[in-house]
Amino acid sequence: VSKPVPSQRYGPSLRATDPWLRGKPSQGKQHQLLSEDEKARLATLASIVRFKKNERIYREGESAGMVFNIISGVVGIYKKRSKTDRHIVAFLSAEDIFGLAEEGQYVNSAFALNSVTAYCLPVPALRRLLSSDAGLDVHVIVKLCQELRQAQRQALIVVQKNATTRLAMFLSLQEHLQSSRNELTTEIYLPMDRTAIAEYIGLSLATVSRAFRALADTALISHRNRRHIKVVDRKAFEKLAKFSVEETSD
Amino acid sequence: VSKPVPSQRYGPSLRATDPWLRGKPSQGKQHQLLSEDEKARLATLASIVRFKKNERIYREGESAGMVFNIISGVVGIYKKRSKTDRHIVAFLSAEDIFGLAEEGQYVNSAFALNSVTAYCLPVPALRRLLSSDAGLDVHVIVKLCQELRQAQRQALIVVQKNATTRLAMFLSLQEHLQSSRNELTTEIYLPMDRTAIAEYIGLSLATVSRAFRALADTALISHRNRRHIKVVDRKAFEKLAKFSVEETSD
DNA sequence: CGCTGGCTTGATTCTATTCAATTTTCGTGG
DNA sequence: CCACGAAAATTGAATAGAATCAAGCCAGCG
Repeated sequence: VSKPVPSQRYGPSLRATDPWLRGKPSQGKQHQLLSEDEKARLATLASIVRFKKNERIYREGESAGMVFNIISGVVGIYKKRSKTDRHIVAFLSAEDIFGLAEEGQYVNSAFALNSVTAYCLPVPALRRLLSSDAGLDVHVIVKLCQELRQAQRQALIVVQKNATTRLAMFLSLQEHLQSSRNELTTEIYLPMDRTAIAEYIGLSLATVSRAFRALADTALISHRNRRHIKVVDRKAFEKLAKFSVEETSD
Repeated sequence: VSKPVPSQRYGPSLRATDPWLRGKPSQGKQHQLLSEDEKARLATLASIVRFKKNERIYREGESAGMVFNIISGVVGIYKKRSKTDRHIVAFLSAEDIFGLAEEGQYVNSAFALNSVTAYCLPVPALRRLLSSDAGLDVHVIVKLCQELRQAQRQALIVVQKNATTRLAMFLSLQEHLQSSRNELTTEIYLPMDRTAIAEYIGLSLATVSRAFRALADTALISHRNRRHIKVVDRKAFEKLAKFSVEETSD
């Protein structure tokens, strides 16, 4: 099984679905936002950095000098609540950006879930480039819209009261992301462990485990592996994992 | 008591704190992002619309032709989960923007929590303007960063397991927003009712009520009114409502 | 002054958490 | 290639806390 791989890339890269439907429907697929020229210009600012599994990339409160653009691997953005308790705010992967700041400091911490390679762009230079290039920033806007939406989706998951629903929504989200990246969706691949899932959807590890069991027991999903999930009963799964419901009349 | 009011405004307006600290620390205060010139240019595209309390502004799935920029009032962005159950994703007020879309359709619904006045900008014209004006879009980016952060903060609240903590964090968030708008913060003003709070922080109405009681009983807050809260025990309140904790060592 | 809708409160039920004991998986070195 | 150990995940039993449902209360308003 050969895993689909990002297209040829010669510099920083952003992919997103167009929020304002320019031409024909994009079927939820993402497309490259940056032209070769734009990539090239960004590339002059960028250096490449690598992080190994579980390595911290930056820490909340640190001076935010860099913005990152992922080439490969998965990054977790998190917030610490207490010594033992943290909440994962987002999982990001290839062609996502992270490292945004508030008042010059990172607002979250970031760590690598597995081996990560990324472009690393110094903020001042980036800022200069952005304000001098009209086309470029629209693309960045579009990308940010995407991530904004993502954050709202997480909140939607996490607000669910039923654990099994939460997990189903999470799985559905992963599947959706996979498909928008043009990867195979016969199976859902989970790049993170159960603990990370728990920290993301806001349940205890034990409950996540039980929720997986519940989904399997009711034959909505099957797993050949802890990280490879297959949706068996698509209909029931979708019903459970649905992010919203068509508003009827009023 | 005269309520602070947005500065003179002759057109669409965006306020935010600078995410990349250009000059001196801004103390969390927001500033106007748009120049008079930019406002003027946007104004040529904009028309003004009004909505009354509880009026729906748009519905999820509708074709997204307009972006809105609030002049006054409070708007709730929500997602319906079932006939009876909805989740409020965000509360937005003056100088916020909303109406962003995915593939040409609104992803959420929007309603007015009270009387709302807003600029209404047709997407195609806005889009044209954005891609031809280098400075303008940086500002929009900055504003979107802000809202992205906001969404993540909501997720942080909603993931909390303790009801009282959730409410305290919500109150703290409101207070913070108020102060960043340069309004008085001797009291926290809640522009929404308990039901809306419940729908935002993901608790039942009853639990929200009990959480208010718990905060009052332990003398962390007092309320002269259901919508006017005062923090009494600042220290304990902050401790409970803290959004994150300084990471110690590793 | 009474009505109405928003809010509070109580009693019960249900579900996730916690803590602990196993089991499974995976990476490492023999 | 197998065996071992450590880490991750599952499972069970007991507990705690929020949801639910229903009854009453209060504030604001005609």
